[in-house]
Amino acid sequence: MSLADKPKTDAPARGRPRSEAVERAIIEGVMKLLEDGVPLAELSIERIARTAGVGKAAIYRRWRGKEELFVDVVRAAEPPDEELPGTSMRDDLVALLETLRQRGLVSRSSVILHSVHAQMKSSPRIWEAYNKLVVAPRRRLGIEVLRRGQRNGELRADVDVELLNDLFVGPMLVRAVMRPDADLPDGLSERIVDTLLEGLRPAGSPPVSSPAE
Amino acid sequence: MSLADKPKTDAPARGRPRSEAVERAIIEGVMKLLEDGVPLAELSIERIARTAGVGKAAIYRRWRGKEELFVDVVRAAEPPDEELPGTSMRDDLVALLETLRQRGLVSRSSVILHSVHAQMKSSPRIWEAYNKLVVAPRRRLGIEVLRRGQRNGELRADVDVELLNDLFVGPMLVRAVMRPDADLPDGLSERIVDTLLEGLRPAGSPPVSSPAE
DNA sequence: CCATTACGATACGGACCGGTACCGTAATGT
DNA sequence: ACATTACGGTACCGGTCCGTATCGTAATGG
Repeated sequence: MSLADKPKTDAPARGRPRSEAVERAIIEGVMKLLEDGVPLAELSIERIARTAGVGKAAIYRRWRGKEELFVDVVRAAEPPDEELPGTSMRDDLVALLETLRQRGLVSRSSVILHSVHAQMKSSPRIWEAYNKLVVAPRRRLGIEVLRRGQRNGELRADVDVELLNDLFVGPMLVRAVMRPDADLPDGLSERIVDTLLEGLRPAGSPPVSSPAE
Repeated sequence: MSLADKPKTDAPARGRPRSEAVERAIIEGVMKLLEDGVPLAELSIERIARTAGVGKAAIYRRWRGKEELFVDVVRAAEPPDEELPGTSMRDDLVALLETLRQRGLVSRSSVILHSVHAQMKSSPRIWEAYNKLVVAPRRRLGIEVLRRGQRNGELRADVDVELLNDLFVGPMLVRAVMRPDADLPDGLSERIVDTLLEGLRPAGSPPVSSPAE
């Protein structure tokens, strides 16, 4: 909506064109408020307009309401996807977890992460948008990496790929999103991936059922 | 605050005593609103009073504001801790994950889980209370189980216990809290624990001595 | 019986909000 | 030049909210 719709519908562009700077100012204003720790519930159109130095009409001219605006904020704040090294499944997984870790460390991404998740229940539209734009592609990417690993023999093939993905992503996500006090030290991604691959049994411990089959 | 404070300070109990039923009605009212999907941001004292069939004064008489009230709601909604089987570390871990899974399935617990997490950023007091009352004890319990497992040789001892705990808890928590669409099938707890213990490498794969040293 | 406190209800002032409607001005195309 | 549209600013209406106060009534203890 909004950003892409205007030129598409019809554009003889008669009168004064919409200032792209105003567009940015509004979205930046929302970001700034969120980064300053303003609870998302207190984000009113009036306050956003005030912060952005913009008339309320300028907002209503572009978005139907707070939700639509917020969807665009999420879209604008998403950093571009990084490339995977592709050297091995293990390295790809580490790279994927690393972007999650970074996201938890960067204020801008972190605040979006939290806001979206806070809205999740009350406003499915926002969650849906975020899911479609951010979560789903990355999840699909992760699952593809895992599938390739299974084919290459780097990963056991007798476990559901969806579950495997959660096993890798879950620990990082819990720290980055759900525990504000948790730390995200350097090398955490590697430790998670390698520990999971090695397994949690002691070194010499037999695999319970049949040690050497 | 509130529930425990009144009789402690001084209690000649002169006039009409506070109705315990009113107390319950208020907390139940908040729970009902949340369960009905009312966004936590829209919970106003007025609306709570209306729902509970209670005067606003009755609320202000007991709590200083919405936060204090909400802390008590969280406290009241917490189901009692279940016992651990204690037969083995593996079984204890499964039991711990199982309570998490149940929490994601029961509307009442689930809604509290989400609400608290939504509030987390904007209202550290609520998060702190929930953390202290619910998260921390369970986390401590899990870590103790893991430590015991390390001593018994059921779990490798060369990995940080905190990280190990996240490895077990993370996947379940991600599904129960962060992905409203995810399913929490029966046996999920067992699958997580067993898969993690076995490790994610294919059956015959060598342990690679030191993966990245 | 009386002081005291709690109760539901209602009212109040001050604040903010949403959404719309205007200003006077600015920036376009024709 | 002219019509057209966007701009920031301001005002407006109807609504909800907070927090306090004040009703008349109810439930205690002394």
